[in-house]
Amino acid sequence: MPRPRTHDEALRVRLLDRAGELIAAEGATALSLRRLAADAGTSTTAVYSLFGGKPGLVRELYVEAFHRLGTRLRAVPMTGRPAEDLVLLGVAYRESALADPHLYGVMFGGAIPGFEPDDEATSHSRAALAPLLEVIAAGVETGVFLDSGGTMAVGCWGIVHGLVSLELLGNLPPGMDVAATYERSLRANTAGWLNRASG
Amino acid sequence: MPRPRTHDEALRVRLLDRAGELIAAEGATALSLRRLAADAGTSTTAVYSLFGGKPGLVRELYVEAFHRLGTRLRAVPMTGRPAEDLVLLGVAYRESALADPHLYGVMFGGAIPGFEPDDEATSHSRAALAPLLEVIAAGVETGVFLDSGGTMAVGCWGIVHGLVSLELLGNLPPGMDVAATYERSLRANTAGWLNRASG
DNA sequence: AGCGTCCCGTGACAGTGTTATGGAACGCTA
DNA sequence: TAGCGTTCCATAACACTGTCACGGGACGCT
Repeated sequence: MPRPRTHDEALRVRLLDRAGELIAAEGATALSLRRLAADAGTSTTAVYSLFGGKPGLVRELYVEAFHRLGTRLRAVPMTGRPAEDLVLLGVAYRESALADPHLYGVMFGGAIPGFEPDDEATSHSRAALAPLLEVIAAGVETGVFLDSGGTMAVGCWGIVHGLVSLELLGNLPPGMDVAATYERSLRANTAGWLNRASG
Repeated sequence: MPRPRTHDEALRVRLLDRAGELIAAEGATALSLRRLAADAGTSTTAVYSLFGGKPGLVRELYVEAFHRLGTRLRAVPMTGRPAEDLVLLGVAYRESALADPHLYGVMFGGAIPGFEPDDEATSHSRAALAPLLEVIAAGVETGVFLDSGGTMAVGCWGIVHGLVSLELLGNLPPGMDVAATYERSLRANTAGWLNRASG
């Protein structure tokens, strides 16, 4: 009779927590299975039993990171004015990325070479962006925005993701007021989607 | 008497060419010094003599990639209408990235773990984006755009880079018309920077 | 011709992810 | 309770990586 799988849940969360700490503190390259296992008081094969390998471990961090992002975005208080809410969501998106820059690299930067998110993992990523879609849908509904077939969501996600990526990778000129520039850019982009026939 | 350094220039370009081929064909993780040296008919120490190590080699690819990007952007025929030219530059930017996706990862994605561009290398990156700054400056000059202190350039670079990054990393929903969505988003973003008091 | 320097091939070291082997702990059945 | 079957994970090896000490041979200059 096959004995049911009773994975050591405590060890599992200990590995995940420590992996997150290592990435947060020293970046994705500092996450080595040997070091991780030693810190967690186990050996590398435990990672293979619990996660199937390093990519499997990273996958858990990936969905966890998107879960946190989604929570932060859903926690943003909405004003009911779509153009304003869109900017608020963008600011919260940046703050979420800055709160854990290396995790953002895991989500979007391809920071871990062997890791590619599967379809089930990417569905988590899109779920985290649901508040963005809702605000846009509300704006289109009330005639504030002009959109066609989800184009606007991609454009808004693009500018938010682009500016955050440039900032995190140090590509923005030093000394600039990133927060102000960021918000100003978001407002301009939002303005471009306004329906100027109404209002 | 110290003999002048006579680096093997042929070997140097052979290594760089092959490194570019490897990255283009199989991604940044496929670029190993041993394989590169074997393909070029030399040994790994040659890379250390010529480039100082793997990061030094990647640095050359980095500036080369930005050189190509700059060349493509400068080759875009300008119409003289800033709002239109801005979109044209954005489209050329995307085409340049799609022409060699893995090189784009070297430029912005942090695809090679040990590599961080130094100040001199990042100056090359900003030089490649000069056409963008020129178009914006021309638009501000003629009163078409409303900008303050380079904010608009960052915003435009952000959306372009963000959409290209999302596309290259497979984060956009499958089956969508990326080219059309991309151009539509660029037009909307540009519209947000227009000076509505004039014109 | 000879000297001094530099280029780079050989080989080693420490690190990585991965996996075959095997022992020990555990759940279930008899 | 004894024993079986399975699962978990510790040990150790393999192939691979970037890096560097060593040293031979080629080269430019006097």
